[in-house]
Amino acid sequence: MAQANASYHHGDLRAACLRAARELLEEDGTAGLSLRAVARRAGVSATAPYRHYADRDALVSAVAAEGYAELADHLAAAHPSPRTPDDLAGVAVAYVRFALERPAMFRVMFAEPCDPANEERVSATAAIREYVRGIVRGVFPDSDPEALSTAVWAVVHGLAFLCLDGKLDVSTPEAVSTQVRAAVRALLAATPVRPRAEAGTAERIGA
Amino acid sequence: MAQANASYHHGDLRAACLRAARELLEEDGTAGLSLRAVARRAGVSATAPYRHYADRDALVSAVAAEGYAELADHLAAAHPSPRTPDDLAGVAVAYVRFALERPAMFRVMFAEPCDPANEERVSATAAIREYVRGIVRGVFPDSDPEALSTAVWAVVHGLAFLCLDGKLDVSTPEAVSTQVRAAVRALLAATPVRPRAEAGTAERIGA
DNA sequence: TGTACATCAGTGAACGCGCGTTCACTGATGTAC
DNA sequence: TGTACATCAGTGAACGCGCGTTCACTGATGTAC
Repeated sequence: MAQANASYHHGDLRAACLRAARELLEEDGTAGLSLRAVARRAGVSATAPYRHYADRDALVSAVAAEGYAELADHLAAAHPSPRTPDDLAGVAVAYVRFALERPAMFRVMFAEPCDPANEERVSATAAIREYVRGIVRGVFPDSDPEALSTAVWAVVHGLAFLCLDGKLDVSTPEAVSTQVRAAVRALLAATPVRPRAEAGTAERIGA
Repeated sequence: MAQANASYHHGDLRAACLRAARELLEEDGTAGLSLRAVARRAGVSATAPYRHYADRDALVSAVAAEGYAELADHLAAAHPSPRTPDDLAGVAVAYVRFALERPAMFRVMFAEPCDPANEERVSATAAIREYVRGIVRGVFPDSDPEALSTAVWAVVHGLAFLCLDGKLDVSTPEAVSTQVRAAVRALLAATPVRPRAEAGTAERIGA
């Protein structure tokens, strides 16, 4: 934002560092994300980033925070207000696609043991959690929204990691979509063997 | 296994390296796992491990493979043959506990972009997948076992990561157990708003 | 039982590397008068 | 409009570090005769 370029020495080194960090992340993975490499890519001396980030961790946290915000946008764009299980499945697909499109970023967001007290991260994940809870309330009005939204987040989150780790076929976007939808559908349709009523009455376990 | 100690120079450096690697992993996280540190801890020169591991990646893969095997044992121990949704929830709790007890190991197993062709890893994850499929077949005889077992694995896997990342209360084993069980139960009991039949006939979405 | 030899697990010096971080500095920008 | 000064973004040399990996080696173990 802002064409503040060419003002000051660099213009907007803070943003340039973030951009460089993200590029490095996708090119070389987490290991490639060093302050020095970021500075190099931003065309600036090795120590310049210290003007804007206290240390390496601060940079990484900033990248992660940006990722959270983008994930939230990405999901909201997938479906403005999901109302049916199929809508929900669509959001699940969007979540998994996000992870597959920015694998290293996604890993930084979720697969790094990181400062859980970082304010940006905490509020960003709270937003995602709230978003999921909103969907769950709409789609499953009779459920315990707290437990179910945790479960739903866990499903899509787990699917994302399984895809990232090559446990599912991710060769085409369609394959991903098909499998994610099938998984969500299977879960919502799952009928355990236990219920004594064989036909008709809607007895359910745990009720 | 085997008291092969004191034979040869070291006895069983291969195993000693693995042990050292796991200790370092839990103490210092993934970043602390270097070949040199492993050698140091095993009380051996920096280059000795090269007799047993081609390079750092080979060591890491060996650690991960060991982790997969232990996870399989851990799950099997939790419940020999789960038959009900509650049994399944118990296995889910075991999976999450495994992750919480060896967080760094779990991350190495699943949160590192790693060689997907490594034979040990491939066969180990296939075993886990098969185990989950077996449970699903028993508990949900009418389901599509492929889609549902993917979904079930995703749920527990996602719950494990959410716990690891501090998104759930993990202060006590009971809290973990309660939340995981609640999530699984909520998912299996989820009734979407859509079905037109308000009472009685067992219409289900997606059928 | 004893000697000669082959094997190979572990050594230790050395390489070049990129890293995070410090420090005193420079020089462009913005501000007060 | 012009000068003097304060600010502060970015510089560049330097530090000490641990890393992965190579190499020629040593010396204990196992084996053939």
